[in-house]
Amino acid sequence: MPYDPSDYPPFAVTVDLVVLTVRRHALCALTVRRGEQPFQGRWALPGGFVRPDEDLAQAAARELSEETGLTAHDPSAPAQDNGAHLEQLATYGDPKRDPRMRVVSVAHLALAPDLPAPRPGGDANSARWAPVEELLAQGGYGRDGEPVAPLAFDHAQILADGVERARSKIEYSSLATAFCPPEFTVGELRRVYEAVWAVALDPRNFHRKVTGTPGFLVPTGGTTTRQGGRPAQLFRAGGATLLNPPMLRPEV
Amino acid sequence: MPYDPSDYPPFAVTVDLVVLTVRRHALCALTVRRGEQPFQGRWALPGGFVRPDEDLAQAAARELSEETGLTAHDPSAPAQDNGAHLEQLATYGDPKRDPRMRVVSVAHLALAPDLPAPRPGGDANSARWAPVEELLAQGGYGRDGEPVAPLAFDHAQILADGVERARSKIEYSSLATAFCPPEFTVGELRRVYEAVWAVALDPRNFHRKVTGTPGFLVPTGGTTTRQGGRPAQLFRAGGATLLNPPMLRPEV
DNA sequence: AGTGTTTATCGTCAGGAAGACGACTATGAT
DNA sequence: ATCATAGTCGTCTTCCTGACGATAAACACT
Repeated sequence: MPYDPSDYPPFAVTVDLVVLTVRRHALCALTVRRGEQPFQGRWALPGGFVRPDEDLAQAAARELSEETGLTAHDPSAPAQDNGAHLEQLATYGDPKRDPRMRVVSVAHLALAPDLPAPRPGGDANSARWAPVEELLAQGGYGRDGEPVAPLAFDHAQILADGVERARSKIEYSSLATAFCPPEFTVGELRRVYEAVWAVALDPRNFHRKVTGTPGFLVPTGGTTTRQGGRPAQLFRAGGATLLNPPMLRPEV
Repeated sequence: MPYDPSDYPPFAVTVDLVVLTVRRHALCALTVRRGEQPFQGRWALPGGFVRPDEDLAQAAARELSEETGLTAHDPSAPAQDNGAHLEQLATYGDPKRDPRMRVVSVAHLALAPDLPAPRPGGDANSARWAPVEELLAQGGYGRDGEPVAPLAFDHAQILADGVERARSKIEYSSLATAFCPPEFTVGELRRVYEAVWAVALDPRNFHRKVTGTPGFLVPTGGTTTRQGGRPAQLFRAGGATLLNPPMLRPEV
């Protein structure tokens, strides 16, 4: 079993991030504009090299912080800081995915509450939140009718995988709360589900489901009218991470 | 954004395999004995380096074939050859997981029907199927009372993740049929679920569930008495890959 | 003040699925 | 013939969901 590094060509290992949030009733992903070849000028997922002494999760957390200022919410962390949820998604290693050299990318998925504005940091020219619907419209047209260039590299595939992971995971976990501020109402949580799944949910049945699942929501005692209408109770995410029975995604 | 390979230390990229099967009512994993340092003489998961021109899935399929003779059942393949199910599991990249150099391992999960006997191939001294219960008993004792040495590297963690993936995935997919021969009975399929979950299921409710889910099972017309008792209908796996509603794992 | 609009929350009802379990059937073993 | 073993069909109760009526509490008008 040969282990001499010189026997094998060097692989570069990177992390790429699928950072999702809900903005204006739509599921959006963070994209950065590429400043150099290849795919210069095209939008791509944020990412970068894994450093020699870094774990993969550390590298992803560092990139997330550099791009958004968010702190990664380590699953082993105790309470709800204002950190985002971060988990490994999948690894992409097609020999031709980067024309320059052999790059294996460990993609990570981050879920964040709505942020003020993307802060262009590091080496990226600019960054923006884009609706995933537009980013994944293959060779299609955006909301304003302009043609949309596909994402660089295999990032469209990575994004699609990340979106699918998020869509399925909020079914059976309490992860949808990661898209919400620390305190939120049942209606706000419902709008998260509606945006991520792109469906309409019955407010009454949704309310019954989430308030009836023990450990999912903890009332804080406060109320708010920030959505208009009758004041709504405020909740925090409860300790339960698994929803059983799950929240059912309506049939298409 | 630096891309000069010399800027970054070389990473070695490997694939490790969690190959699961059901033998004698127990979920078993394929392990190979290490012939060299580190962890010489200890059991480990099969695996090896990704070659320069290979995709990750190809590398995993090649390793699987070398170790077991199984053909990987590509999800895009049409019908049920005698191949095993193979999917990417997760990637492990702790800087210290291999004391010799920086190795990033892309673990894959394979599910196979019961095989005659492990065929020691390639560079492994020997191979065997071991019940996952024993392999994961941390510093515990095997069925025969002998102390069990933990798996090499972080392979216990990888195995645990693979087992958990298999356990949860047979809930909502038809993947349990990957543990069965091409034709099987309802009872044999039930014993797969019972072995993977380590629970007892009601034969009548199980029968109602699997035969009542459209597209899950296709009767072949034949019957068998290989399990004793009344002859049972033989089925093939149907086209349905997603079970909705899922098969429910009993509460603990 | 009154009316309409919006959002939140509680209740009711029918249908479907699952767990518990009784009953019957078709083999081989003794 | 009897028994043990497995498979298959039903029944009953309970829980969950989807559909939807009704009420409550805020705000924006007039």
